Amino acid sequence: MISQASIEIGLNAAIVSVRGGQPHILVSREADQWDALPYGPFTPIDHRTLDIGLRNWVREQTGLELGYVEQLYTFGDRGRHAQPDDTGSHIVSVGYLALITEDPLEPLEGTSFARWYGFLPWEDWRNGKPSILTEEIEPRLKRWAAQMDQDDSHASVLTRPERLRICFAMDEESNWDEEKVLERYELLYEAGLAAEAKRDGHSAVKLWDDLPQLGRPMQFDHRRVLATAMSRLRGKLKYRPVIFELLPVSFTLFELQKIVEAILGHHVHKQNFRRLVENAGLVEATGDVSTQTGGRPAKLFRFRRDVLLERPSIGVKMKGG
Amino acid sequence: MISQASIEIGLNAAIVSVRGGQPHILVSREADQWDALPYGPFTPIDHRTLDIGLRNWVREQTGLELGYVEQLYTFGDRGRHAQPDDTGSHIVSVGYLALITEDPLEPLEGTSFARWYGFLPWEDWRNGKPSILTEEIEPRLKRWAAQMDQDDSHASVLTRPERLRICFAMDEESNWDEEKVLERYELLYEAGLAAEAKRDGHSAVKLWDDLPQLGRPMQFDHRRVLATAMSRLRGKLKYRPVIFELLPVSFTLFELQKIVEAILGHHVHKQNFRRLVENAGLVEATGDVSTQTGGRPAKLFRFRRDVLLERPSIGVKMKGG
DNA sequence: TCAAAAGTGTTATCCTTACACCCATGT
DNA sequence: ACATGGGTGTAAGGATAACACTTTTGA
Repeated sequence: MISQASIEIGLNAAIVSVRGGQPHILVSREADQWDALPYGPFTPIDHRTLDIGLRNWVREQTGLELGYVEQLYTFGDRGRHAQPDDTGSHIVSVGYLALITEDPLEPLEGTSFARWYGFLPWEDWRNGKPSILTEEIEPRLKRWAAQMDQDDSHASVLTRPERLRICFAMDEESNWDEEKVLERYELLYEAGLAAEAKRDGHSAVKLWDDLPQLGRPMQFDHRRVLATAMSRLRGKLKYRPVIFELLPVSFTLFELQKIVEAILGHHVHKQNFRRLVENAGLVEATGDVSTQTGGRPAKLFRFRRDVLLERPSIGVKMKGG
Repeated sequence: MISQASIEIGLNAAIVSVRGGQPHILVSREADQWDALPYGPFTPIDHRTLDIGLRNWVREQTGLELGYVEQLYTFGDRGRHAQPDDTGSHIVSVGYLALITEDPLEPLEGTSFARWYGFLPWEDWRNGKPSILTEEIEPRLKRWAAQMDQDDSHASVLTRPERLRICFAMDEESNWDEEKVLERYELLYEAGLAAEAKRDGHSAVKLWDDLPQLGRPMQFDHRRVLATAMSRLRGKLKYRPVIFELLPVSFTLFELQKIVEAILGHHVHKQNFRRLVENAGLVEATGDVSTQTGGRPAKLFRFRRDVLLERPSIGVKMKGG
């Protein structure tokens, strides 16, 4: 009754850490190969749950002890591991997001931290609109949108220009939605603008002959997992106090703000940020001050664990500044 | 390198439909057996993606054509399919939420629609606080919380009384969080108050000898999948216009409100609800009126698909009424 | 002295919430 | 008449967003 091909369950983790003001993810990098997210098989014999399995092989492979872990999505696409010599074995991969603080320990050999905006450079608006958008991406997307939807007969609800407006805030300025990371990556893939689309033999790549590298590509669909992680983290920030998983136990409000900005990819309004964080009861002063700030010494704060008991939904909501 | 036990990927779907003011899910019911969610294996040979696989076997098994489909979570627990004669085969199951309108067609034999509050009766506050909470659940949870955390040495961040306060709004009245459906079910399971805990040989069941049935149990961990679906849907309502997937193309605002209340499990404030929905631009008048309302004829509305183009986040936010 | 960051105060605006109230239809 | 649901107006309160401004340190 059950036609059972050889199926393997893989666990992929986007392990995020902010170091030096830049968000990083842990990657395993082999010479001449695109980067890959840490990957481990799920062996039900050894591990009772997927989460436990993940923590275990991350510890073994990298020496890192994960704190916050959250399941993102399970991908089962045929062809996601398509190779020239695809033998018909299939991998269903479960993507995870994990957060760790800036750890002085370097991970084990074979793995390293890489800037996540290296993979998705159009997501970092902290220094204004990324030039890669205006110069490379938008002109090509416009060309792609002007094409008829010929071969994609799957009657999408939205037209291509509409999708551009929504995902990339074209036409209307300043309604860039920082949470649409995944939608943007998938649109770029569909338009043949991600190197992975070419690798996978996607038809849309025929449009482009002079294509520069738009963000560093990754193996398999790992860049999609990364985009999912970024979407989720940017969204979750606003209603759950997950940001503190990236911070040391004690920190200044400015440090907190910089971490939030690093994740969101844009600046926030300083004064309001501080007030909102304090009024929300998210933090409490430790009593100490830090003089290493380059200005007036700053009070040090710690995360108030009690907020977990108090408010059902809480986080750092904040528009640009 | 990869120790590969026999692994199978199963897809479970909570297929939700509101009929007669009550949310229902599709279940397959066998005599003398607990209900089960529709289940199908994932066969990568036949189906390119998990979503496609799901839609296909649902069509084959039930004759239903799914509209909105959303992946919920992937469960990999050993023992979730634990049987007396467990032979060591393992199933990783991917849970899905699907929404369909109230369809006059009955599903094929072997399956039927069952009220979802039959499985999780403490979640329906539309007629006030459910008596099962005050009479059965709360007293037992208090006993359970008074126990020392002996065997669960996994240093949970929160104590048992704290978890009760958060999940079941005990101590403080009226901060019942309708979205914590999953957390509540898992707490009940952990406390041995769900029939599934007894089936699985959970130790906490030793506390109870006179345990009535607290909600209709389901096979495997399907009640957990259902709880996940309920949590997700209640949350998503508020920032995405998913509710319209449950409605016919044209409807009155009162019908819309009743569907929202059915899902949320509590009443909302009529006047404000209507205004918020209209102001948000979620609906537009069709021009027709319905006289079947029992009162003054009501304008008929349809979902404004354009909202998808306009606002990044929109839904039916509303506190009680 | 200046730059940089720490902090405080105030106001306009929007959204939500909560009331009060009238309208149109069927029984 | 009255019950039921349809539909409008308005005002209080809270949260956010956008200002302007002072303070304290190190270079």
